[in-house]
Amino acid sequence: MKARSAHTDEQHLTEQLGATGFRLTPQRQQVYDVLRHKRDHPTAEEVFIRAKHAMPEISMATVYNCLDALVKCGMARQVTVDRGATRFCPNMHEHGHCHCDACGKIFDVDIPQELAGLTLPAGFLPRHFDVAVHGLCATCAAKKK
Amino acid sequence: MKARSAHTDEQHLTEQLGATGFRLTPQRQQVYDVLRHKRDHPTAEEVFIRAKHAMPEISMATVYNCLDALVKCGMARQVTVDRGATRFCPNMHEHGHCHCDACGKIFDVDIPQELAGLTLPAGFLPRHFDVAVHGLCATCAAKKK
DNA sequence: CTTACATTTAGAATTATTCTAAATCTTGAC
DNA sequence: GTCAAGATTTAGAATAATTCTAAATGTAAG
Repeated sequence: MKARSAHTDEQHLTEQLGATGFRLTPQRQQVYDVLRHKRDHPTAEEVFIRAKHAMPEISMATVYNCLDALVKCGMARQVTVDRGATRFCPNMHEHGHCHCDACGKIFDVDIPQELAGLTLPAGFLPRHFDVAVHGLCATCAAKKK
Repeated sequence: MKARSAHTDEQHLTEQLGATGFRLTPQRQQVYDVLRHKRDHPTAEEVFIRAKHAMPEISMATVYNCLDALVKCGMARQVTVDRGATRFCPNMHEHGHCHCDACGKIFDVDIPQELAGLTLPAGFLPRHFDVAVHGLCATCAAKKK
């Protein structure tokens, strides 16, 4: 956390944004600072509230735009990747889901025992594993070539 | 799929609902039938539209109620478990998340190599693994005793 | 049959997110 | 430097998904 100077960090952010066709703006910098400052997985609204302290004129739409830019350029992640409607299935067997990002199809996949090999926080009592694999299905992968 | 008769299925549904304090109602039966009939992970709205064919008076609120009852009694699952706001984090290292269902805290966890051992659909090109573990954190697990 | 409680219904309310259009800022060509 | 082109921000409207509310209906137990 202290090896990299603020200057280098800003440079890295600029590079990453630039590589994806975005500019570094004070708002994007601010939103990124909020994410880095307290790593507690804030919602867009929480980011908005925190960013407002340092930058009172910032708007919610800008926070969404900035988060979007940060996610696209690889500087941040969305924790629950699926925006949009929750989906349901009657398959109660422990399983995960494969989403094709191109056509939206969803496939069930078995979750192997090895998942239990995850190192959970001390004392954490797991009750359900939710595994989603995002990528391209065979059909769409072929089309992209 | 054909070993179990419709009668036994209905019985199972009744039992599961009953065990959680719910009744079997025509609407719940219908919603469950929709889920079982075409296993394509429909959204609540899609369930609504399909259920309406057999039961034109059913309302959206009832579909939500029924899905809720089915999920609670263990006859269906929500694929994207988190209703509510998407969350963000600046940790770009491949990792998953542990959610405490009681207090809502979120912890980062490493994803072991073994996850690659998942058997994906033929030809599926994975780009990102999204792993969420739901359960109770040490503090909340202790309180529940 | 009647009381208590569960369930359903339509529609309003809420929440999260995206869109729109106007204003502002940047960058690069001159 | 000046200016046009395009990117970005802004406020607020619009949309989408979900939850809530209150009234009507259904059901089980006494």
